[in-house]
Parts: sequence; structure tokens; C-alpha cells
Amino acid sequence: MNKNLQKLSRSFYGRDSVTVARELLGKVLVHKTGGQELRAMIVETEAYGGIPDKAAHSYGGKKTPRTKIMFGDPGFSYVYLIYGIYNCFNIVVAKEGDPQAVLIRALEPLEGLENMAINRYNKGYKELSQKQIYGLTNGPGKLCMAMNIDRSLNGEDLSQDTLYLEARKEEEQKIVEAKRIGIDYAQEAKDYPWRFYLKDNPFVSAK
DNA sequence: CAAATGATTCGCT
DNA sequence: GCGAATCATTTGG
Repeated sequence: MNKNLQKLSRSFYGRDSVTVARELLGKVLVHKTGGQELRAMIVETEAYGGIPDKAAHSYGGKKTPRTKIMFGDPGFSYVYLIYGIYNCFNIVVAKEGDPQAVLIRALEPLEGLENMAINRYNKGYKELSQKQIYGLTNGPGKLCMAMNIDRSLNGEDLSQDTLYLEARKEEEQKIVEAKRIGIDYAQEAKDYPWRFYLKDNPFVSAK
């Protein structure tokens, strides 16, 4: 076992969404599925602040069959379908009864590149153009395709061995704050600087 | 039970 | 830059 790699613990997730969103940058998402082992570094996140955040699905404490996972313990996945076509992957954070989450918006592929290329384009990695390589994971719906994440993984415990995150000790990169994307309906909440990404990383979805 | 809608992406202009 | 695709979830009758 490489000592530079360490699975993130429940207590890492049990803090407020803005803090966790910022600290998730540079961490590595791992998904083991069907003999594949996929790894990618998180380069872009958004914080969703739960009850007081108009952009959050759990705004106002709205609890439905879909959002109930966010009201539970931190360190679980929240995967939902958007626009009938795409999946989005979130991590539940904060405490039980405080429904905060962090949306993963973009990744940089590390391992399992062949599988990611097939999951997304049904082509070999070597056949991809440079543009297609960036397109593998530079958006919340795209990265779910590449990482083979769908709603069957909703509510997955991230302290198990199927889907989890690893810390890399030495990673220390420049972090940029920005407004969140695609939440124009959220009124004043749409301008909160709760999106974070790694400066100059080509896989971030928007500058 | 029927109707409205969205944490997006892709393709065309 | 703009609009369509497409369906689970939510909301209201």
C-alpha cells in the first residue's frame, strides 16, 4: 500500500460544505466496478449549503425520497438524474439532519483511461483527439459517464471499497473561487462564491 | 393520475 | 450563443 494514499474518513466529510468542497480539490476519486479500477483527481467542485441555500435540492429542509440521503450521515454518495439524460455525483457532508452536499463538477483522469474512453465514447483512448480527452470528464454529467457512476450508486457508503476518495499527501495547488453554474433560479444564492477549482487545470468545465 | 421542470450536454449557427 | 433532447421526481387535482 502506498503510504501517500489514504482513504478519507467519515470525519473529513462531517464539516460544512464550503470547507469540504475546497479541501476535496486534488483528492482522488476511486471507483472499482466490474473488474475495472478507475481513478481521477478532483479539479472542480461546488458547495451546496443545505436548508438556507436556495440552490440546494434540500433548500428549506425539503425532504423527499430523492433528497433524504442528504439528511443522513456524511460520507455517502448522492447521485441523481438531471434533464432526463445525465447523472450528477455529489458527496453528502455536514452532520445528520443538516442536508449539505458537494457536487463534483470536473475530474482529471489518472488510471483506467482505456475504460473511461470506452464508457464515454465507445472508442479506445489512443483514438481520441485532444479535445475529446478533455471532454472525458470536464463536466458533472460527463465525469459520471467516464467513471461509470449512475443512480444505482446513490446512497453508497464512501468508506467502503467500491467507491471512495483518497488523499494525496503532497498535493498543494492554487485554488480559485468562483460563482456556481447553472442555478439562475436560485436568486441571491446564485452569486455565492461556492465553486472551487484548480488554477490552470485544463479539465475544469468553465473559468 | 397528469403536468411541469431541471446542480446538463450536444449540435448547429 | 441558443435550443432540443428526454425522464425521474415533484407537485397538485
